[in-house]
Amino acid sequence: MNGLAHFTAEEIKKARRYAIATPPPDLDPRIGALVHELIGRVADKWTMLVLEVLTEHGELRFTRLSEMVSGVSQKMLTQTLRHMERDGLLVRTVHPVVPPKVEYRLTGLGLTLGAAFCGVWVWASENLDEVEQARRTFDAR
Amino acid sequence: MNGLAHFTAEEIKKARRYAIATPPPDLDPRIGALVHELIGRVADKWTMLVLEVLTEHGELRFTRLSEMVSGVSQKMLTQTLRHMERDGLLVRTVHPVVPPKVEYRLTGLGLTLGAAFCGVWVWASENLDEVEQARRTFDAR
DNA sequence: TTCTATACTTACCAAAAGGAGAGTGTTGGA
DNA sequence: TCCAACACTCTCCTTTTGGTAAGTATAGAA
Repeated sequence: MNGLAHFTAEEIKKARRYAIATPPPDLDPRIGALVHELIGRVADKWTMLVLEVLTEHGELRFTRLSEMVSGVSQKMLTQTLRHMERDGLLVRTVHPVVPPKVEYRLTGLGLTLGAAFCGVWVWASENLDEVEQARRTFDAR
Repeated sequence: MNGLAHFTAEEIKKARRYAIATPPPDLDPRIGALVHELIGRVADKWTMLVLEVLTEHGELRFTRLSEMVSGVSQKMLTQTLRHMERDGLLVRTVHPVVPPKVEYRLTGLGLTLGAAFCGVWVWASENLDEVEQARRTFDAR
């Protein structure tokens, strides 16, 4: 009745260390599509990095953020922050002073998303060697 | 000493429901870079969908996969499968018959990655409404 | 002999992503 | 008077992404 029947108990046990819940049954395919769109929007490179530094440092200004998110261009940082604000992941506070001062901090929603990505981050750091080994094997034909 | 000091206990408690571990301290920045590259490689649209259908259905042939991963082109499916094979996420079995028969199934590594993405999937399905509400509010200026 | 099934591969092309660098507005300080 | 500071915004351009459609190989069926 469950889709995991073709895996060994050992494999499933190991997988459970990463799982925080069983996959939702996802009755309505439209929900699936929306969820998938949302994941695509939210799972991109810069969003993940911004999530990470804001979780670590709380509230940051634009220039400070651009220093901490290594390699990001002004254009991409602005774009990413606007999307995240629109999705309710962070709040943008403008202080009407000269020179301008704008602060960004995560909302509760942003914080929980960061936590959800944590599992993927942990997986990646734990399995880095295994992936690299697989690549070497593959590349050697 | 921990970066979560600027959030309320309530927010952190909610976040913990998604977290399966605290973020790794990530001493070496090179590790961080590698992990990030790996996440970027692995977190893309088609990889996530292939992971999902293979977790659900076990072993599948190319044509069957292309039917189940809705919207994927032959080109992208081939490309995604090759990358996943190279990274050790799945095994590709070629049966030397005519017409050709090729089967794909996840490795243990692939299964654990699917589990790790589970948290993000759950977050997305649980918070879909809240994100859509935030967007409406934002778009209304 | 021609058709079908399967799993691709290749060529071509349009669209989207994303980087570099210059420009903007405001005010207090040298 | 001119410059610095900050948070962008805009334009131009290159790179990447991804879709469509056609081609390939092979053996058995019609």
